[in-house]
Amino acid sequence: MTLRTSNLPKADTRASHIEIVITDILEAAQEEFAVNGFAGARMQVIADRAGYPKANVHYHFKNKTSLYLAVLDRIVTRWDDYLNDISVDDDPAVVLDTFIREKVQFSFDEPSASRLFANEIIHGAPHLRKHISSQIRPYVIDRVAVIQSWIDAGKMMSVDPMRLIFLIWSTTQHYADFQSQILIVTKQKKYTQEYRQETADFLSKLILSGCGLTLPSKNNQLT
Amino acid sequence: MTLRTSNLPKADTRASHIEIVITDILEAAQEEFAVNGFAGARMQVIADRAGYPKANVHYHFKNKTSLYLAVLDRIVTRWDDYLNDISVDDDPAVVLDTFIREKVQFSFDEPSASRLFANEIIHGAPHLRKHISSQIRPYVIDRVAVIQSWIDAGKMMSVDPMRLIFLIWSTTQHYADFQSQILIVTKQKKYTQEYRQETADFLSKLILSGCGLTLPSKNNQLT
DNA sequence: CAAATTCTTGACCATTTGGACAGGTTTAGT
DNA sequence: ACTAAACCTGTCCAAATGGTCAAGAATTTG
Repeated sequence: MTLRTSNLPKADTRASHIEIVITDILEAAQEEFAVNGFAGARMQVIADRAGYPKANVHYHFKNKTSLYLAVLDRIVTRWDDYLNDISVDDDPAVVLDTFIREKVQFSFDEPSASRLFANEIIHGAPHLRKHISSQIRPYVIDRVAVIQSWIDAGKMMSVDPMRLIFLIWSTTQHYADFQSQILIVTKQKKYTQEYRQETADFLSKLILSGCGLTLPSKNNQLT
Repeated sequence: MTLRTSNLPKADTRASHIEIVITDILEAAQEEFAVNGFAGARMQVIADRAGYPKANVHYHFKNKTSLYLAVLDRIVTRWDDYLNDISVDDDPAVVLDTFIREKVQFSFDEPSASRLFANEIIHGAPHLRKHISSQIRPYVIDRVAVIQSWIDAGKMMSVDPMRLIFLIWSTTQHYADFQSQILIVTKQKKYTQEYRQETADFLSKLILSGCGLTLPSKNNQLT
């Protein structure tokens, strides 16, 4: 099971052998932690899923906690990439629409990341307190200011900006976190592409409408 | 630590001694399961919190799983009490407003119940599959039909009824499930009565507005 | 090419934890 | 009051699981 390493020059193309191993472990761990929570996750299962003996996992990660933190950090980092900037001059409708659609898409594309995150928060965010107050909070405060300025400029109805952000978070993440319930209620095996699309449209439409906004005229899908 | 049992007549007023014990255990268990999940919960902690030796817990509940199921069942039952009936003739605005406010209130009043439920769903609802398809699904389908009839009657904007229900669930439960995050972001120690009230108002207003609804004249200084 | 370093792994261990159990105590029935 | 049933609890145990370790393989370095 030795990967093609013997006949490679010196430094691998991009991902050295070890990086592959670590990524394998992290991905397996993310899935396992998302499904069973920290306490319920089993190192043996993670190792099996990643395709390495358990001792190897412990070689790369000191212990269960450090592995969990690494997974969390990876998710949070990828998450941050989504944080696009917005400004007072932007059109509220367009910005919110984009934001909502990006969020749902993330939920549909990476449900296990969303679930792991949700799990951490539900259990009191013991490992994310710092990140929330140092990263998320400033981010929220920043967006709140912009939204408030839109309201002051009469560009949109007066709604509490922070709660609006919470609302967008909750409604979008719901499709990942409560996937099992939704699939049962809607009698689906899995989300279809159509269902995703309609969901994004629904959320965007209802929330924008709730803010007294409508997207600038566009009869077609794309513009 | 024997409770006042010796000098009691025969049958207790209402709750027999055992019922008290069982309730104590169930409440302790709900808290522990909500905070640590099924796998993370410790029977010893539950017993301590309830104020009885661990063996006593095992006397009343066969094992950890059966205790967990009992807790879940208790939550679900209390939950069902909230399921008031609605009819085609009701005013959509009033019904939705009431529904939303009841839901948020439940989240604020019994966050651990909401979190335990959320946890179960996130982990794939292994113990609630049956309940979801036999209880929740019919309930949803029923409400969907009513909402659809409102739409057909032109009483409200055309929005997908089922997704509207999901949206209400997600936004209201969010305040319980993601409490830790919200408290950090808003820099609060706990939800104040004022914050709860404003949250209910916000959600009702935005969602109704998103459906093209407004509450019947009630000297609200909105808009 | 040899030494040193890094990585891999099977076998093993310490601890935690759900749960069993037997003996004791209280309650209910007659 | 006496007996049987229900209830309580201190003590013990087997299984599960995170983590260790030393020896071996691969890779890098001098």
